[in-house]
Amino acid sequence: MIAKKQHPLVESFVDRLEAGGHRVTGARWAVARAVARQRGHFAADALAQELPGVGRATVFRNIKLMVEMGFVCRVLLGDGRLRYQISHRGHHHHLICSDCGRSEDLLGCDLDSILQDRAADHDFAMEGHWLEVYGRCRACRPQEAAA
Amino acid sequence: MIAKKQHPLVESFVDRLEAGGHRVTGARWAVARAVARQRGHFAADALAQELPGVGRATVFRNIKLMVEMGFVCRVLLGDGRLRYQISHRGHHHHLICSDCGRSEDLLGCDLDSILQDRAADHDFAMEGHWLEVYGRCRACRPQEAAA
DNA sequence: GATACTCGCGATACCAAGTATCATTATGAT
DNA sequence: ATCATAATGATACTTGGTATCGCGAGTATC
Ligand SMILES: [Mn+2]
Ligand SMILES: [Mn+2]
Ligand SMILES: [Zn+2]
Ligand SMILES: [Zn+2]
Repeated sequence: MIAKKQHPLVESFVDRLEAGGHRVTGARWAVARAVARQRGHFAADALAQELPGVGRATVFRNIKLMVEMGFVCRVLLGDGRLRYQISHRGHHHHLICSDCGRSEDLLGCDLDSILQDRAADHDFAMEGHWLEVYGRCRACRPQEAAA
Repeated sequence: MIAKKQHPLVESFVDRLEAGGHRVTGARWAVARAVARQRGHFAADALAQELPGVGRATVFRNIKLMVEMGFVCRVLLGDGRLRYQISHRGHHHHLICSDCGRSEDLLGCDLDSILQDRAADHDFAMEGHWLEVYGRCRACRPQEAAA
């Protein structure tokens, strides 16, 4: 534990590692710090390139771990590619701009009961869902003419 | 046009090819027939293996074409893998069983206005959305005890 | 039916994202 | 300090898909 002041994400991750009986390794500090400094979504390979001292497989392994722990979430882009992003823990969705590609969190999903019902009509017991919303963010929209 | 009676999907696809100025090739008949005989979702590579006479790239190209034309849709599995499936044309979603892996169409999506509103709260102009619902189908559920 | 124009094909190589293997090393417990 | 082993990093492999390009099969015109 190189105690220096760290980004909260890094500290929480390390806490969770310790709590879960995982080892707190140099590679894990490095990956967590690299994730913490990302703005918006990122590809695992790109992150690996930012960390020449850490093996590629290790980067993938630890991103996966951070996803499982809820620190990072997956973002499905409109073209089918998958990205990672720092997660607001808990269930949420993404507003993904088809223009600039940025993804914004859509917190407070209230679809569960609606979907639960639709699924029940098909005699299907819903356990979860995955939703991404595509469109254009404010910045990428031509000035809206006053109505 | 080797006019023999064909599966409706194959005939519609050929019609759309002609209407769109695309050539009706042997490979396209073969891919369309192979798609038509799939039950549930399938991987593009698996389809290619069923068609030893057709090049792999051609199988991918034509599945893509069928997706663009709306004859085939993509299904995102719970583990992140992507599959293809014959599509009920038009916007719809999938009920995917985490147990047997089968996917059932959930027609008549009425989420648009709800999502439109949520997105608007974030100053985001929604243009589309992607939703998959996970759970357990009837067959994969332990007998429900009478309440 | 023959001609010509060109789209689409298949072979191949390539790419992107991720996983399996395994000898070596660093971590954390004692 | 010692030790057991979880984790790493190098490497190879897998899966899913795309770029290239010479060649052959579709289609339109005659
Ligand atoms: Mn998120
Ligand atoms: Mn479908
Ligand atoms: Zn934007
Ligand atoms: Zn099932």
